[in-house]
Amino acid sequence: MPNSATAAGSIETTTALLMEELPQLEQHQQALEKDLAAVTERLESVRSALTALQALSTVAIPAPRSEVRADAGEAVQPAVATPEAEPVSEAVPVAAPETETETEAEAAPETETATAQDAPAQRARRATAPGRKSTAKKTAKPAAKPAAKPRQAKKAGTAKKTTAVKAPKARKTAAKESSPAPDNTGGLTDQVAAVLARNGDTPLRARDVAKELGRDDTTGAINTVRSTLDRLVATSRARRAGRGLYQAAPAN
DNA sequence: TCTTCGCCACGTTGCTGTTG
DNA sequence: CAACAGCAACGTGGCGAAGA
Repeated sequence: MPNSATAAGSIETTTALLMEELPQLEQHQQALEKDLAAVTERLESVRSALTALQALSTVAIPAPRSEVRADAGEAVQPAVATPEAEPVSEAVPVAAPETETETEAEAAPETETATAQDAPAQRARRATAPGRKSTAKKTAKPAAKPAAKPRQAKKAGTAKKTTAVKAPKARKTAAKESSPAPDNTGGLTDQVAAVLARNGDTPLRARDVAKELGRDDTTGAINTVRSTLDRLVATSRARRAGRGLYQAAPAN
């Protein structure tokens, strides 16, 4: 059949073209994501600098003249220096894996430093977590619990649990094994993978990934990201760097 | 019809603060 | 100082929806 031969040829050509285009697209995507991250960080630092400046100006007013000069001069400097330290033009260089890590690390020295420290001290972080204990102790607790009931009804569906317990599992494993290099759906999975890739060797928690994706800080959203991370791990697109820590899979 | 994805809920674990 | 209680985060299992 000449037709099938022609078809096979065109498929090959198209495949080659697409494969050629793929890395470029991936690079472009990463570049855009880096841009977004850089702009976001920049925005944050500008905001905080503005806040600091505004606070300073309010404080400086009642102060005596001679002191005002000294205070303003000294105090303003660091605040102004913050935005200057990371000019946009530098923060936005496209597709520079090394620069990118540095940029991120510098751009968020106060807020997200914990992310970088997560790997060695994931627990210390919890301890550092803002308003975790004494403040929000007995305040916020309920909310998610009540919704558990309808779920229980489902689970209480008895036979389902016992019988279906193994079926889905087997199905999942089979699926994973049968399709070693699956999904290129530009959905959450890819976004999560991109976040991991952006952070290179820095292990991230599901919460951090969710944050980077601009998702809600809710348990549900985080669990979703976690599930996605688990899938990435299962498909070798990511790896665990510890309990609750995920890292981009080493390029093999 | 099957596979994948996203989401939800439950149980477990680890840490911190409080009390005896 | 040790035990207890509370809270947040993590891990896992399961379900429904959507796409191939």
